[in-house]
Amino acid sequence: MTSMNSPELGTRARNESVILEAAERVFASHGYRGASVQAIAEAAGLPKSNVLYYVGSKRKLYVALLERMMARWNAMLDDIGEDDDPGEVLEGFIRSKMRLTRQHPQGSRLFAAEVLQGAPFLQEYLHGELREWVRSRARVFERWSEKGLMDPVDPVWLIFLIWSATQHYADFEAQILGITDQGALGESDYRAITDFLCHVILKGCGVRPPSDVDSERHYQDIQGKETT
Amino acid sequence: MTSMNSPELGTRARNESVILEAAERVFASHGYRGASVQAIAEAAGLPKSNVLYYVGSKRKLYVALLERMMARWNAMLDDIGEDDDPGEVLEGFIRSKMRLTRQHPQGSRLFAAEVLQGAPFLQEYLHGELREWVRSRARVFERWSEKGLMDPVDPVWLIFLIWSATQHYADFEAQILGITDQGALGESDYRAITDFLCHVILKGCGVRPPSDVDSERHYQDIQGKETT
DNA sequence: TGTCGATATGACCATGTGGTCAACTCTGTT
DNA sequence: AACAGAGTTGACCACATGGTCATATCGACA
Repeated sequence: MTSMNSPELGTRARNESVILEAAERVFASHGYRGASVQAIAEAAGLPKSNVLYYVGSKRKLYVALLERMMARWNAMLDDIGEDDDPGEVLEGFIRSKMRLTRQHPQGSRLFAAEVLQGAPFLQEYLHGELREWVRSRARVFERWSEKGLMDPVDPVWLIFLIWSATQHYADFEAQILGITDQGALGESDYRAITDFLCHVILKGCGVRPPSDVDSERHYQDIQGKETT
Repeated sequence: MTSMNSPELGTRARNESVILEAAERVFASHGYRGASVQAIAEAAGLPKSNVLYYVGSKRKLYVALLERMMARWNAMLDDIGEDDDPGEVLEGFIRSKMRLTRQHPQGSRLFAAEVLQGAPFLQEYLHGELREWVRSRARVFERWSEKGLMDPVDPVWLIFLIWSATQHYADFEAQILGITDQGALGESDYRAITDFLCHVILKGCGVRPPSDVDSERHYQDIQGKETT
């Protein structure tokens, strides 16, 4: 009865992985309705029947992808307290989010497409886990404002600002490449963008940057960049 | 030969308008592939044949919508020079973009969906008009930096930051409503968000806010009720 | 009344859709 | 060699898709 499950799990895991990657690309660019199982199968280099054999149905495949992306997202969210340094926390958040967007641009676009169509599959997540996460952050930001550690800006809008700014570079890559006339955004672009965002957002809400030597270097990176 | 063309142009204009509005909603939430003519027809309250009679084909309808959105966008873009006040220009840009997003959320989402799938219909626009617009702005921003009127931030990233931050409130409305637990974003929300963005972005790149009487009046006009 | 062009729409078509199924191969175990 | 179960796949189904077309209705004008 094949008590050794590595071989068949091997094939299964391998094929599922191929399918997930392909599906992420197709769903990301065409949304749920616009993506066809046939297109996903072709992107994965497998017959349609084989894809359905592994994933069961288009819907299950889509949900699996969303869950994988939410898991990545949750793994990124570390906890903070009001005694932490605002500059470190904000900069850490920006850099984490930017790294996530950089490492999983397709997943990021998938998420964007899902929300664009009204988040039919993510209502629960948005109204549950994510809402609580945002609210707890917001409370800490408010305490910082009261302590005079940052300007009295609305913490929820601040979180959305960081969100949108970082998300943008994955979702609107076509626009950015078209306008900057590049073929792709390189590692140095991402570094420069990240430093830029840290500079503007921290300064913009009156947060003192993490005062180590690093931040000085970061700022000079911004001016030094010529990669556009 | 019905030299009076108002009556039949009347019906045509009226129906085309209904169809465009319906199509904008459907395309915005499902993308080009995911939208079906049938769904558009139902949203418009017309038989499918009638829709095709007016718009010719799904593709023509989609292109017409993109062009309408680009026209709105272009109408917003006023010209600037290096002698203008940075604060006024930046704040004006943020407020214009925010107003556009507010007034045409569906069009904004349509644009987002198009860019998400790699901008297949907008390549030309992105590489042409829009690129030139961004570059000319960037040059002015750079002169301002040299004059010490603002921090030496990369002007292109700054434009994208404003873009993303304003676009976000239309494109990700579902997410925002889910997290803030509201039914819809009201006029006061938009005012608060706009003021917040002006504050953070101008301060963030070291631009002195417009401080003359005019902009003070402007500020009160827009704010009207409560500051963030 | 009859004519004419714009408007309206159901019937229809070729193709694409998600999904099922039976038949097949492959691989490890007895 | 025989078996079992995972993996594989083409044929197939009911239905949706974008688009065409013939036909029917409408409103203005003669």
